[in-house]
Amino acid sequence: MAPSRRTVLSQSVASAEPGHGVTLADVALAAKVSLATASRVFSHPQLVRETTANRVHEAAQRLSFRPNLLGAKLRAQQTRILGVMLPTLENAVFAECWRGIEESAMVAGYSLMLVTSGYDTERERERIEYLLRHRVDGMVLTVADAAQSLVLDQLDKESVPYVLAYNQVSLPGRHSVSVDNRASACEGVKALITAGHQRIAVISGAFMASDRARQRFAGYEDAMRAHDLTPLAPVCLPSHTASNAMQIRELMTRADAPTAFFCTNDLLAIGVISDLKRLGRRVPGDVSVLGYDGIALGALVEPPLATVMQPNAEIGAQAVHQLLQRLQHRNLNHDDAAEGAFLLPHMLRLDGTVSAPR
Amino acid sequence: MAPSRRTVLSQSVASAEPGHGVTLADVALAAKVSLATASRVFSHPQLVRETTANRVHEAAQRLSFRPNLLGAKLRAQQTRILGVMLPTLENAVFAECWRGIEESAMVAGYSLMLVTSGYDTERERERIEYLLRHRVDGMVLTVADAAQSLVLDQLDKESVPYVLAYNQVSLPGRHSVSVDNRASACEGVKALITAGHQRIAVISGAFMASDRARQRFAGYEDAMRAHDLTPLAPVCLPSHTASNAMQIRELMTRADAPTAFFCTNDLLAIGVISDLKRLGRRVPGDVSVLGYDGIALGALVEPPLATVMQPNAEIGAQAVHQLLQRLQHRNLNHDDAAEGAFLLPHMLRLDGTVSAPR
DNA sequence: CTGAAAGCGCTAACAT
DNA sequence: ATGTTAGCGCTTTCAG
Repeated sequence: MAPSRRTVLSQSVASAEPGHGVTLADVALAAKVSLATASRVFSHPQLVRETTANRVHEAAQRLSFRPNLLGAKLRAQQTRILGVMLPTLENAVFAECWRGIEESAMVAGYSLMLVTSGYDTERERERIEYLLRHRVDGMVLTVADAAQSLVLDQLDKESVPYVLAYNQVSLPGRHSVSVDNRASACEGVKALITAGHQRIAVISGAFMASDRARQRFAGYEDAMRAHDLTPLAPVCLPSHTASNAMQIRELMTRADAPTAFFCTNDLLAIGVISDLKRLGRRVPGDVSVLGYDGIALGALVEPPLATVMQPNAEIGAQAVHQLLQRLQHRNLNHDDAAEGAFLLPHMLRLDGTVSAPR
Repeated sequence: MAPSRRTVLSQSVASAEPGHGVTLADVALAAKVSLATASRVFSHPQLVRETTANRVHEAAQRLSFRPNLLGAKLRAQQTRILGVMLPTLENAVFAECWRGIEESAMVAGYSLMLVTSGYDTERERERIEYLLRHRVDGMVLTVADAAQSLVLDQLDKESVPYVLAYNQVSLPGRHSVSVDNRASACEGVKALITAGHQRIAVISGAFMASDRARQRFAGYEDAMRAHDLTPLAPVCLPSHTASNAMQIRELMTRADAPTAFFCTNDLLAIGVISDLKRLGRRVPGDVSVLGYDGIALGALVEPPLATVMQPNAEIGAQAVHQLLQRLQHRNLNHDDAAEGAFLLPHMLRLDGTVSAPR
């Protein structure tokens, strides 16, 4: 049998491959303290005399000690890893949200594991399982439809703490951070009506795959009805491909063509604007377009995209915050019957692609 | 002292909190095999008789056993975790790249840990340290400037395998996956020249913070010189904020105003197009704009953004692939003196915002 | 305030 | 083919 690697190390390495392979035991040896004391210096500094602590720190420095988080995580009952599942990062909404998540988690000393589901429920299952195997302490996620999500049912059953981002739930057991999708959409559409529009069409993504899209549509209906206008059926576009132009064209060539579009997300809105331009319509001269999300890019284009703005980074940050709070309470065996849906304020940006109808 | 949790578990839990807390030892006990055999069923199935394996699988199923990857990772010398550091996800280039990274890593059975540096070298250091503490087996990253990057020096010193994405290196020791920044930029600018442009300005982001921006500028110079045209000094915009409009305006009001702009990334290009529109210039009627990156959004706007397209997802996928290969070789003690820069083909998209000068 | 020792869940020799 | 055993690096009682 080979001699103890430990011994070999403490004799020879010291400065060869810094950090790699140097364990707390090496540090303890070098500082002439026990492993326990060395550990305490990092985890509970107040429990150790300052001079001793200094010796340990010095030795750690000298050996380029880098704690192996895996060891700590395995030992502790909690990993201090949070799982994050987002539909995609290619929609800037979620990329902005990630920024908030990452920042909050880092300052709180939590690690992150990110997966994307691509709006695919089968992949959602796989990815959640993956996160669970890593023993994440909790999760921040956005699912297609929070009301009937198999993964949420599973997480509930296994009592894995999680907080939804963007999904807005009403059930008492589930927690979410979002804007008020319905009310904000209603407000946006009301602004269109106030500007003089009466025939307003809704363009949505895969309608049945997104609870938010439906909630926003409901907000549209609210606004229309509040003004005694007849809501139109939503136009659902599976993706932002060329084929969309046809549906838009069909709509625009009707005698009662809409004078304004409400798109349930900004990417869709940008696509619709392009489609309209290709049909020779000017935005907002001939037709107004209102988006939803408030991605940074919307302010970059000309004219700026009118939209219902969500505080994306803050949604992420707040979701982490709430999750961490739940983890705390859980540890204290507090029954956290806290309120379900945490609502953040939205804002309207109405210049740019919205004006009075011709 | 409480009785062994193990014993308690195997007597009572079984179906309470599935997965959570059920260990391989529980499964082994239930299947009446040793811990080692149970382990082998999952890691080296060919080493165990089929009937035994079935018993174990059955028990695992019944107890809702979920392997704790932390245990495995700690034990193995490799964690099968890859670290990923990208500047930001809010530029779709990197979000698209992440898709490629995630897919490749998942099929290879590797876990990921993502951090963003925000183009900030100090944060780069922190985040790398964070990844290192998690004992990632290797890294895929994009740094501000590969030629003088402290983190790369550190990774080299600690011999942590990594592959750069987007950064294009020439040094023998460093590996990268990218397009040929200089050649592709040259090609794009040549297309502008072929279209009839002679006064072509370059708009760049923080020039000194991005080696790619400089390489692309060099490509511009190559193209200009090849046609006996005088390259102009680059216009560096620190960010895509409103203040940019002023610099563009200054440029456009000169007698020898450029007839075309080459922007070193698509986001910048979209901002510049908006600035030009606000100045009353039409794109591409009055002035042409060529971007660089090929983000999906560029094809969505009208007119479509002319650009030098990189295969973003494939850059990510290929970077993971290369990294995994290096990890293999390393394990076999192969000296991997493989070539440094792996170049992927680029493409030009020239319709839309580029046309002949007036 | 510090040390000794027992694991966290899993895998890999080494022996049957 | 299967069992026994010794850890991976760390934290944390429990004793001094």
